[in-house]
Amino acid sequence: MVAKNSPIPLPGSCAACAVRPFALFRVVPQARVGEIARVRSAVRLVRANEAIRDSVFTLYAGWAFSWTTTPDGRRQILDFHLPGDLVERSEDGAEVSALTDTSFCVLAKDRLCEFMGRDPGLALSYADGLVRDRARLRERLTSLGRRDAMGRVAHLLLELHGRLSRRGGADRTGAPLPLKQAHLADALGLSVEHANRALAALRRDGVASFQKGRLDILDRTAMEDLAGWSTTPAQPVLTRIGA
Amino acid sequence: MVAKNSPIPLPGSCAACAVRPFALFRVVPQARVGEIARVRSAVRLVRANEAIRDSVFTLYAGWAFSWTTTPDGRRQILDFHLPGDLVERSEDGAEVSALTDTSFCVLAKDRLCEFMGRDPGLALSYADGLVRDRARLRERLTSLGRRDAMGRVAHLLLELHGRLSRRGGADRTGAPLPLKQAHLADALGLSVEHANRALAALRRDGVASFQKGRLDILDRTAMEDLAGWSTTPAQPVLTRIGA
DNA sequence: CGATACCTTGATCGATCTCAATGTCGGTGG
DNA sequence: CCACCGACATTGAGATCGATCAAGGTATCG
Repeated sequence: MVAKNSPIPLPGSCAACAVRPFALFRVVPQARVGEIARVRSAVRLVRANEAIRDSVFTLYAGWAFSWTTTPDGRRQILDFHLPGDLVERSEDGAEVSALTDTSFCVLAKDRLCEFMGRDPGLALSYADGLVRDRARLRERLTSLGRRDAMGRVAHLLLELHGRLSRRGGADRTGAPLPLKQAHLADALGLSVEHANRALAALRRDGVASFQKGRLDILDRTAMEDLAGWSTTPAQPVLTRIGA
Repeated sequence: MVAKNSPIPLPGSCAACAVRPFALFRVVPQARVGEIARVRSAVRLVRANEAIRDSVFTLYAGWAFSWTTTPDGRRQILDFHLPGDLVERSEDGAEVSALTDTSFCVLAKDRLCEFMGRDPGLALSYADGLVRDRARLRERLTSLGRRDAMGRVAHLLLELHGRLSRRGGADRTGAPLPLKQAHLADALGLSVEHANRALAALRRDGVASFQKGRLDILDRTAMEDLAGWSTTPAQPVLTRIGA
C-alpha cells in the first residue's frame, strides 16, 4: 500500500535489455530484436505482495514466486522467480505474486507461440528454461522428501545463491535475499517457527547467516554437506542451444 | 535375473507405433515418419529393477522411474514414467531404473536436436512434455510440503490413475499399478511402514485399495477430498500444439 | 521344504507442529 | 521527541505425526 518512491527500474528497449542474456530471448540475434518487441504486449510494475495476473511474462526487476494452497488453506511456494525468468501463470491452479516490487514485460501468448512456431531455436530456449525448472523442482522434492529442516534450509539458500551468482547478483560469500522466513517455511514445507529454529542453528554452528534480507555463507563446505549438495550442476541434455 | 518368457512387446515400426499418439513424435505427420526412424538409434529391453543407461529414450512398454539418493543413502523417487513418456537421464545426478520389464526406443541426442532445430512443432511437443513434468512435480511438491501421509498416498494414486486413464490403461474404478509399497514410500518421502499404514487406513475407510499391483478406487469423492485434488487438470498455456 | 521378497503390526523415539508469549525494529501520529 | 503500532523474528512447552527398530506374516519360486 505504501507508495514510497519506486526504485524499481522499468524495462526499456529490447535491444539494450540487461536481462536478455539470461532470458528466453537470449537466442534471438541482435539483428532481429524487432521481432521480440512485437511479442511484448505491455510493461508492468507490480508492488511487493500483490498478485500478478498476467499469464506469461519475463521478469525484469525484483523477485516473484509461484504458489498454491491446499484446501485447508496452507500455502506451498512452488518456485521463486528472478530477473530474466520466464513465468507462466495458471498452468495449473497456481498463483504468482510479487515478492518485492517488480517490473516485467508481458508477452502475448499467441504472438509468442507464433514466434516459437517459426523459430525452433526460440522453442528450444523455452524448453531449456523448462528443463531448468524441472531440475530445480526435483532438487526441492528431494529436500522435502528426504532432508531434515536444516538440510532443506541450507539447500534452498545455496540454490538461490547460485542462481543469483549466475546473474552477477551475488558474491562468493553472500547475497541479498529479499525473503521473509515465512517464504522459506512455505517453500520448504516447514512451520515458520521451525524454519526460524533451523536458521538459528545454522547461525549457531557458524554455517550461514540469513538476516535482514541478506545471506552470508560462513562455511560453504559445511553448508553443502548439510544440504546434501549435488556437485553436478544440472546439465540439460537436449537443449544445447547457443547460449 | 529371472528370465521368464518375456511378455514385453518390443517397439516395431514407427509408422504403426501404438504409443506415438501419446509420445513426443505425435506431432510428426504420418507422411514424415521416416524422419522419426532416423532418430531412433536402438531398441532396447531392460528387465525390472535394472538400471537404464541410455540418456534419451521413449518408453514403449512397461514402467520406469527416476530417482536420486541423498548422501546418507536414502532414496527419493522423482517421477514415474509410463509408456509414451520421453525420458532423459543425467539431466542431473538422477538415475533411471526399470520398474517392470520395459522396452523402449533409444533416441540419438544429436539427431533429435537436429530434428527439433528444424521442426519447431517437434520442439514445442518436447516443451509440452516438460510442462507436464513440471506440473506433476509441483503437485508432488505440494504433497510433500503440505499434505499428511494419507493425503500424499491418495494424491499419488489418483495421479497415476489419471495418467493411465488418458492412455486407456485404466477404467473409471481402478487400474493395474505395478508399484511396490517401497516405491510409494520413496516417492512420497515416507517410510515403508508408514506408507503401509496409510494404505491400510485408506482401505479401512473404504476410500481405496491398493493390493497385489492393483488399485481400486472405492470412493472417488472421499479420495479426491483427502488428496486435496485440484479439479483443474493442468493446462499448458504455451504449447497448444495439434494434439 | 526352505529361501526370498514383500507386506503387516506393535512399541518407542524424535523431529516438527501448534499454540502462546515475548522481543525487536521501523514507521507514524500526536 | 515520544508512545504506539504492525510486521516480523524469536523462544518455550506440549502435542503429534511419522521414523525407527523389531518381530511376524504371507506368498511365490526353486
